[in-house]
Amino acid sequence: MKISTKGRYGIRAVFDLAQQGEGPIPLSSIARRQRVPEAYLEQLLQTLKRAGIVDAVRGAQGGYRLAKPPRDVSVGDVLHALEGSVAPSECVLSTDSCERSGGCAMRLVYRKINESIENIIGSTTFQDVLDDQRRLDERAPQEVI
Amino acid sequence: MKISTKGRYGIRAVFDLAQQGEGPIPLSSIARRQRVPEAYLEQLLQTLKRAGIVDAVRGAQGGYRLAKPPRDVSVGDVLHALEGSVAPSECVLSTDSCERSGGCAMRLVYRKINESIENIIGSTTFQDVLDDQRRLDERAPQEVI
DNA sequence: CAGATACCCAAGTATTTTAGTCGGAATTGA
DNA sequence: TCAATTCCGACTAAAATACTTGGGTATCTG
Repeated sequence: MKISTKGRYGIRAVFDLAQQGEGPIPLSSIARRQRVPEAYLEQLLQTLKRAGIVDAVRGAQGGYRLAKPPRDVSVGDVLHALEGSVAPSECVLSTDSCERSGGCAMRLVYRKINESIENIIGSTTFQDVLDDQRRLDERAPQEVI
Repeated sequence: MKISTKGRYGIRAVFDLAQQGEGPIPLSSIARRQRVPEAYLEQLLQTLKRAGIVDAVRGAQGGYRLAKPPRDVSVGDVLHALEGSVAPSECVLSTDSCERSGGCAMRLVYRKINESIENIIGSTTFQDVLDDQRRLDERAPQEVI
């Protein structure tokens, strides 16, 4: 039931962009700060770009930035772009993944799980995460690396 | 984010035992009804036995049965036994999986997800699933295979 | 315009996890 | 005794995950 590194790295990258603010941020610096393999992160940012979550600026002084304000990007947007569905079972999505999905009580359980996950990740924006982070940093300040 | 076949097969097996009721039910018949590879299911039932969810009766006319009434076995019990934790990220469990887990806002999100999943799977018992199944079967009766 | 800085992209590989198999031992009811 | 059945550990196959590589293309700066 884990979220794969794709999803988690992606969330960290978008969070990083939200935290850095404005100017295009080069991939290399995101990778360094978030401790994620650069070449791998590049793939993920491409995917996020195609999903309209980030914009890229090519050339010197280029980099990535959020395509929308943090308020308008949810954790779910990122997870959906990188992981596809977060449903706990195939049968939640397509009725034909299992012969009896139509009349299957287990499916109801899976649907409830899916619904509540979607609920949380859909309603948590990166502004929320940013705010939480600010509160955490106040309590126990982190040294900047 | 999928539940692996271990978890899903396990749920089906326990559901099957709940549905069949009483007598020890041989592995082979569970596997046949639930369309799960027999040798693989055997492993899972061993695990469920060690977790105190099912009892086994050896020898001829033997088989498996629930160790407790369906009301007292939750979907979460089975998932925990077979999959370990259902947490979306390692950091939800151990503080030392990530240097800054203590002051990480992402972790709060993962914890919320975990909590809501635990909430659902912990409160859904096999009696509930059985009841749901009965209701579904009334609406659209299934032929017995 | 040269050169450096970045993104772009597809294909390949390594690692890990999942899913399933096999063979034989031990137990028990008939 | 024998057939049915669980017990158990080790093995293998397949799939998914987590990267790496290598070359291309745009753009800024001097």
